[in-house]
Amino acid sequence: MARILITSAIPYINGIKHLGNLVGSQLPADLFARYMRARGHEVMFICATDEHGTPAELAAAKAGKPVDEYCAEMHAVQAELARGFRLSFDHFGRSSSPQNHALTQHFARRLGENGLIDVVTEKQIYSVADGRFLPDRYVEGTCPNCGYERARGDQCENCTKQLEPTDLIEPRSAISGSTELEMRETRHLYLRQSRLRDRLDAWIDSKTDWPVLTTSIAKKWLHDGDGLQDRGITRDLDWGVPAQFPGAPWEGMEGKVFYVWFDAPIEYIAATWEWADAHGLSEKDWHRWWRTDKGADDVRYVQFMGKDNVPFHTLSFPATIMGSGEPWKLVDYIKSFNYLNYDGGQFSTSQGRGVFMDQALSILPADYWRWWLLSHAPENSDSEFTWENFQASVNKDLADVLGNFVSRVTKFCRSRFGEEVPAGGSFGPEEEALIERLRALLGAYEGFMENMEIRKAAGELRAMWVAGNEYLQAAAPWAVFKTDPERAAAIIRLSLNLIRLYAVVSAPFVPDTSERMLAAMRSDDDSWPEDPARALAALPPGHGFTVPDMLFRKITDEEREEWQQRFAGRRD
RNA sequence: GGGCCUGUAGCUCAAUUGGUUAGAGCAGAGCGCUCAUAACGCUUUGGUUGGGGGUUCGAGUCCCUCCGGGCCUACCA
Repeated sequence: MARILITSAIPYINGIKHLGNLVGSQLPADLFARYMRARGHEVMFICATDEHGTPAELAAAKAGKPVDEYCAEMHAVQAELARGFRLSFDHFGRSSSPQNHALTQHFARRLGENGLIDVVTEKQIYSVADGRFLPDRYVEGTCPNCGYERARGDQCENCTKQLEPTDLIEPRSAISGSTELEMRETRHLYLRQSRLRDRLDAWIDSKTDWPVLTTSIAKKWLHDGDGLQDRGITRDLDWGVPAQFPGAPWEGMEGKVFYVWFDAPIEYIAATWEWADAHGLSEKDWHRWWRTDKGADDVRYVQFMGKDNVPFHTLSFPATIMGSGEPWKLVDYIKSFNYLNYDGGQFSTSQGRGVFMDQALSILPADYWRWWLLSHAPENSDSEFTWENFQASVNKDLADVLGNFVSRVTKFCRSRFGEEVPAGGSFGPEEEALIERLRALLGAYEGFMENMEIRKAAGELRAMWVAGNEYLQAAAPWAVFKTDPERAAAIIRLSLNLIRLYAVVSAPFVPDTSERMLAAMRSDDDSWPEDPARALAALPPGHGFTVPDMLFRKITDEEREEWQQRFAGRRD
């Protein structure tokens, strides 16, 4: 039994996430976690909300609430949606937790003591009306290059020219519109990650099995221009982990907090600590996942994230860990995803474009979304959600191939033999062929799941469902029954067992349906079918079952059109 | 501007890393079955692999170039 630590990129707090966010980290991480648990491994699956930063403060202000209250509410909302999608986190933490405050300050102190933190004095734009320093992109003005009036301080969206906020003509605050801006001096902590460049470079080089998407981004940052740049890890904000604290090896950081990208990855560790606290466990219980000197040396650590998160997970966070000089667990494998687009454009939180997690669940059960999203995960390139494709895939794969198989087998049995596994008859070459086919498909499925090749895994799973229909068609128990009921009994006995096997192997993709299938078979045996032949004998003759309600209803053309309309515009 | 990814059947994607005749699913067509959610099974149409050039005995795969799509470019997270 292996021990596997799984983290999903932590979703930002300022609103409900869309399906693109979901499929880019949390959902595939859940698939992997569920599969590894099903195979008997010890899994720690961690996620959290990322609660600090300017956007959180602004979102709270817009909602007219104190930021801590706002974050607590939004955390509860996101946690509820995570439950709705059956994301099986062992803990869903908060980056604002006391544990993360403590760990973030701990890492910062260690880095400071190891000479990896500089205090840098710099000038930044301060908005008097807003009472805060403005990140570059929160300064708007007219682009000096093309004259676009809503250019941002980091880049003009119109002509794509990169800008400094001071380049803008008639700059104003993007928050209030105030033009009362001034340059003020401020001091910040910088992580001297450039000093760790060679170590990071060698470490990345050693990760030959990582996706190109992951390593190429890391390499770019390591070698582009002057190489890896030092990075400011504090901000002039109120909401966050205070950068000045007792024992800090620097002074003068009062009123400043750590940059979210410094504290967010540390929350992976802190959330595991939160998990231990929540379960009345001790330090050693979470250290054994994270400290290689305290039991984590045999842990396999896998991270899931969208491609936009890659630099922070390949460079900044490892730099934090390496620079601490302490034996914290580094990531072993990073599974990164491209983006899911929505009907010809991008999903957009800020523009409210696409389908959001709460809306999705209000339309259809989680399994519909899980199946489509996972079987179309944007692994190799950006992929696209269209309602036509969603309708077609879900109806065909779930309703016709899987759902209908369960229906035809259980109903046939009920009408001919009653609601119990029929006895009699024996297996022949057709059964042998089916078992061999399943053995091959299952092996391929396991290989793809192990390697996190999600689409391919979905394809193999679907092929297992198809194999059942093929078998049934060839064996034709409805015809055989007329002349040889015993033989028909054997066919149906195998088919009923097939339903239980499907429930087990399909559980990582469609957990709710899997439960319903097991319940219908009145079985609590969800052990993995290491040997298909034996697994298909789990339900003995005479074992009672229930004909389940329709597992998946079909999406009608009318519904599809209505949803297409409803989600065409902006949210709210 | 620079870097990276990408373009394969109407749609969504494969192709063991340069090796026979480019494969699946869906959609379309035909046939079969009647247990089942008009579901299932079998057969089948469909491709100058974005265009052009090159290397090679051999190119979807490598090189050059052009065209299209996307991401990143370090103060959104």
